[in-house]
Amino acid sequence: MPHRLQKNVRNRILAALAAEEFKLIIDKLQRVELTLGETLHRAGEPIENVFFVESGFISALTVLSDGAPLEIGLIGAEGAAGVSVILGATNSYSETMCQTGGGAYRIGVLAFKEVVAHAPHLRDLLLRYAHLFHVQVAQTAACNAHHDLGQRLARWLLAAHDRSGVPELSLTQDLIAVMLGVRRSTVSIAASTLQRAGVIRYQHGHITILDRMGLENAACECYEAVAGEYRSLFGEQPFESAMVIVPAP
Amino acid sequence: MPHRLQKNVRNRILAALAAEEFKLIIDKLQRVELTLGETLHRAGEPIENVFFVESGFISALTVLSDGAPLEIGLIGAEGAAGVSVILGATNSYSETMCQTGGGAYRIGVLAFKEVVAHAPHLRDLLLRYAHLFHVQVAQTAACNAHHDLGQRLARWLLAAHDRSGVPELSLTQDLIAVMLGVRRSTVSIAASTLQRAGVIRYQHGHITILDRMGLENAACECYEAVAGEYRSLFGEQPFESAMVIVPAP
DNA sequence: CGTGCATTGTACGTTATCGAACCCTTCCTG
DNA sequence: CAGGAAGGGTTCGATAACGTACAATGCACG
Repeated sequence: MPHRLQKNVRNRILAALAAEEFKLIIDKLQRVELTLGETLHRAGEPIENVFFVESGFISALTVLSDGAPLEIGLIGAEGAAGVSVILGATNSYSETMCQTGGGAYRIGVLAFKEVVAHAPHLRDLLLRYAHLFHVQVAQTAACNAHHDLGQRLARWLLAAHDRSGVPELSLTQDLIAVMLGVRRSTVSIAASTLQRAGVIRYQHGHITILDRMGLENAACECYEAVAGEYRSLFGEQPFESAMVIVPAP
Repeated sequence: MPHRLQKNVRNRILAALAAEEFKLIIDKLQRVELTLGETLHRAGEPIENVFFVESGFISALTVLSDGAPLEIGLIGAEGAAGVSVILGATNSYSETMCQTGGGAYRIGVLAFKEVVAHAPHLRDLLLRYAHLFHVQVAQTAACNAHHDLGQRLARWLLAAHDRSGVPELSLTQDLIAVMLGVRRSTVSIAASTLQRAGVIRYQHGHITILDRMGLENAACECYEAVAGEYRSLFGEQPFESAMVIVPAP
């Protein structure tokens, strides 16, 4: 039987806890709103909080020495940002920032470690999630080397759709270009191709996914490879994405 | 005081253990020789053994659906292959294979988990190593997207040098091309540039690092970024690489 | 000691993306 | 409602790597 507050929690890790462990952590969690562009962790600096995502999604970015950021992974309600503290990390190796606006439960690192020490199931889930995130990053490494932007863009949109749960995303091509580490004009070309195919619709910072199946066909295998790993932890519906088909106007 | 057998162990994780924990694991370890090209784990299949590397190095590879393998990380005597089992993984997401010939201590997964459950320091070290490997993979993801082959080749040679400990490596350009996910002819061009600069010498499957500093200058920041993380766990000398300068003939 | 194969060097047309610029459209704001 | 800024489409020469082919070289083995 779940804890009485647990039914309102959308985070998959928190939702999966038994009532006894949920009770241990819920009082330590602080609900926070994440604004667009808000940075949760800075590369090289101490991790002060762990964020269990409730809605929206968070990008983990590596910042190269020329200042160019590049996304290595996405975190949504299936996971948490800052979990590397349970592996013994004290400082963040990456920049994590919210790309969408959204909500999260925040917990200070000390309290987090204290809770985890007494909640073996939570600990197991977090370790397992850390592994899944690692798999996501590894697939991205291969993807960045082998697949062209058309496939990578489709993959990214699918991942973003999964984690946001809504078919319309407020994202500029400029932002997506930064995430994927390419020129905006290159994104524009790839996005135009998808738009002409009727798969997505672009309109001034708003992108609507019209045909999810079409997007899956346009994406490289990397999307499915990672999604399959997530299913192994969270079951058949690891994400919130609905199979919404919006008819073209 | 270390265990009496511990002084012969080159693996950094095993060597760092207190005698009591070392005693728990040493009887379960089987010394094995790794032959060139030997596969330790196959993508998608159960992880049956964990390998604590003693000499040589191991590549972790993602295999894309077109059959093209692509290296995501290197494992040497500073780490172990198969550590993701402590994160709860049962199957390997990557292919791990020995590129050099070398030695390792092998332990079955069940025995490994049993030992880890009773050796908190070992567990902490392994978790920390899993994190370091994650950082390495994340940096590779960014590197694959942003840096040209000249820089990536230099970075790879440095990492291989670190982990092998000897300035001469038995590696064909063909093999390196597979690791880096590019054509062999592209490797040949980049390697020729390094050779003309007097940084390395190539001769029929044998590559000699002549000028380590020169190689570091030719490499992208990604080498140093990862090496710095490793130093945070293992101290100032995380690898066995000597600063050998072999004069040109 | 010579032959054969593995390894490396090189060439060339093709493709994807870079890097930078310019213009048009849409939305926001005063 | 008008002006301006933000976002998006497009162009173009430059570059890195592809994909493929072939020649040259050095080592192993008979």
